[in-house]
Amino acid sequence: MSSSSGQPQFRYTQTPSKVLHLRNLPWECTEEELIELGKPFGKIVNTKCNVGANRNQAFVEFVDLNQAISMISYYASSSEPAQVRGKTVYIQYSNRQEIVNNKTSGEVVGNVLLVTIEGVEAGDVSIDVIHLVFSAFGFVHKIATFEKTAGFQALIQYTDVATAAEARNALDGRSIPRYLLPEHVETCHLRITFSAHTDLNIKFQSHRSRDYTNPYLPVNPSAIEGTIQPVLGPDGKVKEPESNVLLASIENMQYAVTVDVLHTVFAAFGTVQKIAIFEKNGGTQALIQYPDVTTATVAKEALEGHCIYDGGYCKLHLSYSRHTDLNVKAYSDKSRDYTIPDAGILATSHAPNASSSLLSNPLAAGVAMQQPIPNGQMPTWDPSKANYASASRTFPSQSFIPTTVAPYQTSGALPTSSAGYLQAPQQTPQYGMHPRPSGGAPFADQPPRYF
DNA sequence: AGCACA
Repeated sequence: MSSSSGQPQFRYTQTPSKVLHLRNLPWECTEEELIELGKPFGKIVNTKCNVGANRNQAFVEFVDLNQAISMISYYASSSEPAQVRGKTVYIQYSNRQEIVNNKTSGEVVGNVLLVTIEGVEAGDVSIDVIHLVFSAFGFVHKIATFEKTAGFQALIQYTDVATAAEARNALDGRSIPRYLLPEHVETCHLRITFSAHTDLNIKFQSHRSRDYTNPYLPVNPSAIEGTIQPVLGPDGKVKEPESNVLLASIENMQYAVTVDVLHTVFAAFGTVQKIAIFEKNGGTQALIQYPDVTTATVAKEALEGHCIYDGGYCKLHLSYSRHTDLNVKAYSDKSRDYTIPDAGILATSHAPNASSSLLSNPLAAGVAMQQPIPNGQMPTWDPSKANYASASRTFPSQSFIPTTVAPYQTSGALPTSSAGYLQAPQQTPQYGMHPRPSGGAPFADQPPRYF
């Protein structure tokens, strides 16, 4: 900002600087190692490690320009190159005059650490392992984990900055011990920065978040399994815990699969609360949130491997998501939050003709439409009265054969016949009024809609 | 192996 010579400096015309730019460092190079390297030439007042795409560059700043010059000139004429742990380090003047945005000059330190766990899936590192590792430095108040584009991340809250800083210094760039990780994880480096948070707001004890200061905090019912160690299957692999949120991968997507289409498909098994569609390594995936695990399980069992459209198009592969509550835009082309009334109104307003759309066309909507309920409420679906024969007619060939539904019908676990697992308790009218599916796609084999 | 996410 203050450098008035704004032009980029070229290789051999660099002006000396107190700041030196180091390249080709070992990946885990620490500040201590940089200080060690520069100490013979003067006093290092600031460093910045793990810079660059490969995180193998760094900057060191001397108190005095002459010290930087002496280091550069020493290695310019030395037969031994500068080394860190046996790796040759290339040193030159930085094109900046001071290191900015590091701890001694303005890095925001805090009692909460942001930890990125590289090279792992969220399920590979349990919150208990994280807790174990970070407890070595002091009492861990709270942990929240989440998945962002950066990868699997955790926020770790300590009592104070000092403890957090100690943990960061000790663990940044290090790995979680192998024996704490599943077999298939090869490496798992921790990247640690200070978070801007000072006090995390943990709503539930779950496999994603913990508040160790409040043992009375409710346990998220949909995450009880995850609060213990990860469940290991017979093959020793981490078994995915059940969830009220399904992850759908859509294979052979010849037709556009919109939020509305997904809603149509998944609402057949219960209230869909939220939907999010996104791209992941070339394919399309979606998250579908139900109010409870049971509904999700029923939908998963019923829909797994089936196609949204006849002819093998848009084949669904379902698994349980690690999410329990999606944070989605209430109304966008890639997401919908049906729990927000405004969004529902919005949605319907986008389809003013919903009542005359494909969905209310008996042919398209299937024969599973029920009689209107006098009080105008959305009827619930009574599995014992459901007409499977007609339902299956709406599922030609391999699409949504509801055979897997039958066991639930007779299951003794059903609380009452009228409040069965498969009811669609869509109490609020606008949620039941779904915009028509996007045109163009064949919708003759649309799943049944029980309202 | 070539300059920092503000």
